[in-house]
Amino acid sequence: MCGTVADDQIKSLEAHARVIRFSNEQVIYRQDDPIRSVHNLSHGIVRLDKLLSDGRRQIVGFALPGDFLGFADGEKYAFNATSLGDVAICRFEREGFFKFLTNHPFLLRRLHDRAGHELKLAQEQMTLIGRKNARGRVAGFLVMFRDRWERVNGRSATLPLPMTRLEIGDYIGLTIETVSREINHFVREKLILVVPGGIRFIDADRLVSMARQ
Amino acid sequence: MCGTVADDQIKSLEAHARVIRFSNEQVIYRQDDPIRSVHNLSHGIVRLDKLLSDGRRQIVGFALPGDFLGFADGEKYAFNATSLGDVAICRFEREGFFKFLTNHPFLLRRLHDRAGHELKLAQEQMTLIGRKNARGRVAGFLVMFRDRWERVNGRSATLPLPMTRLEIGDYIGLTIETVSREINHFVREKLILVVPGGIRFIDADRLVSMARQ
DNA sequence: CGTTGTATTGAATAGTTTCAAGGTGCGTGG
DNA sequence: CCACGCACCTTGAAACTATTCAATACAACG
Repeated sequence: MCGTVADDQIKSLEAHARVIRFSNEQVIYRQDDPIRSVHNLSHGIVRLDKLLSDGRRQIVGFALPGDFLGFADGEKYAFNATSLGDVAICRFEREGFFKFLTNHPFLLRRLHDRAGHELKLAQEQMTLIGRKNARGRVAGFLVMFRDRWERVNGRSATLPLPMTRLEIGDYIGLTIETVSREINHFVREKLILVVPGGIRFIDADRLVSMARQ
Repeated sequence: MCGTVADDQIKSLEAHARVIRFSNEQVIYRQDDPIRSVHNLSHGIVRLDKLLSDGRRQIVGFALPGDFLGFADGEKYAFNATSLGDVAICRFEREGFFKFLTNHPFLLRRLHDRAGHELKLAQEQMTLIGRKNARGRVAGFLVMFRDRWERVNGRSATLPLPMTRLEIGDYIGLTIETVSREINHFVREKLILVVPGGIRFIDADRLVSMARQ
C-alpha cells in the first residue's frame, strides 16, 4: 500500500489514499469512533489498546509496517490506535476502498490473508498470556517481537524495543516490576544484553526454549 | 452457508459443499494439517485449541453455528478443531471456494466481516485473560458465552455449558479448581444456579459488574 | 451397584503483585 | 556546563492470589 504494491491498476486506488504522519504518542483513532477509513501502516509502530473502566489497560497489539489497522466487525473501532514514535499511515476512504476491492479480487485475497495473520497473532498471544508464567511470557514476547521485526526490517545486531516496560507488561498481562525482573534475570543469565532503546540477543536458542515455559 | 444463504446464485456454490457430521470429541482437523477446505459450522459447538509441547493446552475459541473455522494466514491450520457433542459442518473445497468468492463480492464482504468478528472476540479474550483476576475471568466468560449463545439460539431460561470445567479453565487461563471455586462462589452469592448441563442466571446485572473486575 | 470421568473442597505452597524506596538517563533552563 | 526535574527502570520485602496436591463427592452409564 502507498508504494508497496507495484500493480498498475492499483494506481487508481492510490488516488483514494492519503498519507498521514504522526509524531510520538498521537491518537490515530479511538475505541468507539465510527469507522470511516481503512488504514495501512507504512512507517513506524502503532500501539493498539483497550482501556477498562477502572483505568487498567490491555494492549492488544503492536502494528508494524504493512499491517492494516482496525479490522472490525461493526461500525466502531474496538480499540485505540496510538503512534509510538514517528509514524506514517496510508488512509483510504472506507466505502471507496471496499468498492475498489470488489473489482480487484487479488487485493481482496491479500486483505483476507492479512486478517488471518492478525488472527493467528491474537491466538498466539492468548496462549502466551493464558498458559505461561512470567518468565515464559517475557521470553515469548521478545522472541515473537524479534521475528516480526526482522520480517519487516531484516536481521540486525540489536532489536529495538520502542515500547516501555509498562507497555510490555500491559501487552503480556504482567506488572512493570515483573517485566523488569524477568528481563534482568535474562541479562544475569547472559541470554540478552540491554542496550539503549533495545536489547541484543546473546543466546537466542536458550531464550526460545525459555519461551516454551 | 448450507441453507443459511437464500441467494439463487449461491446454489452453484452449494455444489462444491459437503455436509459432514461428527459426534462427541471427534477431530475435524489438526494443528499443522494442510488447509484444503473451508469450513462453516452449521450445527453444534466446536472447540479450537493449541497444544504446548509439555501437554498444557490453550483453548482459543468455541465456535458456534454460523462461524467459519480456521481462518489462517498460511498453508497450515494454527490449531485443532474438535467437536463438542453432535456437530454438522459445511465443507468447501478451498480453491473452488475462493474462486467463487472472486465472482461474488457480497459473500467476500461477509467473510471479511466474519474475520473481523473473530478478531474482536480474540482481543476481548486477551483483555479477559490479561487484565482480570479469577473472579472477573469466570464472570466474563459466562456473560460472553451467554451473549454469543443467545445471538444464535435466542434467549432461554438456562444457558447450556457444553464444555467441562477443565475446558473453561483452558480457555480463560485458570485451573479447573479455581474455575470450580469461582462458579460456586457465584452460586453461594445467588448470582447463578448450577443445573445439569448448564447454569441459570439469577442476577445477570451483578455478574456483568463482577466481569469488570 | 460399581466404575469412570468430572466436580468440589481444603490446606499448603509457589509465584506475582503491591508497596516502597532508590537509581538512571535525558532534556531544559539557569 | 551543571543542576534540576521528570519519566522510566530496578530492586527488595510483604501481602495476596491462584496453583498444587490430596481427598472426597457426584453423576452418568454399563
